[in-house]
Amino acid sequence: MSPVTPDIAVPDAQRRSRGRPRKTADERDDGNRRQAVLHAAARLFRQQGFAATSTRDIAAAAGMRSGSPFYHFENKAALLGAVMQEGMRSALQRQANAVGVAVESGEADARPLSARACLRVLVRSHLEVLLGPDSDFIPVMLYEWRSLTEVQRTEVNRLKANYEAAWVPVLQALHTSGELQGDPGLARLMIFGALNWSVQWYDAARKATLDDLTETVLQLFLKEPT
Amino acid sequence: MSPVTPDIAVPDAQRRSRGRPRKTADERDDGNRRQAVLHAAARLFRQQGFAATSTRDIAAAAGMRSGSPFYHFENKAALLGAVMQEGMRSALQRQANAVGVAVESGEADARPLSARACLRVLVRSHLEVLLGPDSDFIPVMLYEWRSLTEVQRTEVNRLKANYEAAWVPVLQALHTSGELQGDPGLARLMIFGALNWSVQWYDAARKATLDDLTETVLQLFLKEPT
DNA sequence: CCTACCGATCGGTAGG
DNA sequence: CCTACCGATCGGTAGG
Repeated sequence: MSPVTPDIAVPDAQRRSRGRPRKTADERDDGNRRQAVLHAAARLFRQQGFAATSTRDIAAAAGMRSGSPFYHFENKAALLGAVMQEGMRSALQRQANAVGVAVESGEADARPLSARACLRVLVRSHLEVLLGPDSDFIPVMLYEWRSLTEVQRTEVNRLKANYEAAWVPVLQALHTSGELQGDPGLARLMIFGALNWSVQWYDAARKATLDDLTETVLQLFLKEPT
Repeated sequence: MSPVTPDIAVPDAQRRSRGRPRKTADERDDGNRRQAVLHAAARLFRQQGFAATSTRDIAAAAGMRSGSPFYHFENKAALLGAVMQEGMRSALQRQANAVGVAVESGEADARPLSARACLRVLVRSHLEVLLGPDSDFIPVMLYEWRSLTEVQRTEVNRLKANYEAAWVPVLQALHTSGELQGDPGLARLMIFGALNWSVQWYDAARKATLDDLTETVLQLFLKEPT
């Protein structure tokens, strides 16, 4: 141990001039420093995992010194919880929005959405959450679950249950019509698995678009209506 | 730092008598201490993740002192690589065995296995690898991939390619017959996703058996032959 | 939000 | 495979 060595990580952006750097207007006014920490944490947790990411990594990525994240979050665990809650909040909003838009356009020609069309909307929205822009939060939730405390799991589980609840009647209807074979509860888990796994192999620079993936998923899982 | 504090983790099994414990015949003769380290590492890496597991945790779980794992493995990263390689070796063996047995019984009544029956065998074997006894190794490979070095990834990828190769002609045949809709390459990724995700939710104490899951998977993904 | 720092823990090693 | 230890890093904090 070397008791005289101070922290030395100094972000480049803060070294352009000597002394305490001026903050730009963009950085100064509101509480968006907290957002910067949150987004940096989400990105690093996704790339390296929770345990392999130090709070110093996060501070540096947000352009701060090592102790500063603790001004915004009580501890590292709370930061992970905040990433997951923000991820679920945003996913729920995107889902509600997608379903809402689809229902409206359905009402326009006085024809209710088919269960198949509903599933298409849910799948497409889920793929955006997983693979679209700003998509670090939910993958962290999916793959760092074990790093949560029991209390945090309970909180996030409430949001997760909300998210999954939208799928249940759709899958039930498809099962009733014969378009979805097998127990709908297991089917939901399998479909989520197929989709969630895409974060391990999907490359945005690849040829397949999210629309391509959506259609493939429907082809794979659904039978012809009888 | 307290330079006088020695490592204090002392496994219970070594405290039954005073002084250096006698090893039982079971422990003494062969190199199964290496196996003990490997299995302890697999279990802990699966439960807690690679970065969150200390080599001291592993040593204690194997009934050793903190420095002893490094007698068997060069460093922590090599231990992770060994877990994954052992996992793939064992998975390949189980797959080859399952396919071999199925083909033999098919030849007995001079009828070649249908592609559907082939897929059933592959799915069932994969579920055993993921959820059966001694199933810590492959989940570690699936969910700790990012902790590998580039060199290690190349090695494990060779085994993984072998494993996946067995699926390709089967899925191709099912696609040709119309039983599997959508691009077979994407279908393979989706099926693996659906299966691999089961390690996140499957509870052996639950009602569903691996046979149940296998049938559900076939129902979900396959159409009637035309 | 930074400075300066602490106690704990970690991966790893020399020598037996 | 154990003993005894090292240097580095980590999460977190007091005080400003």
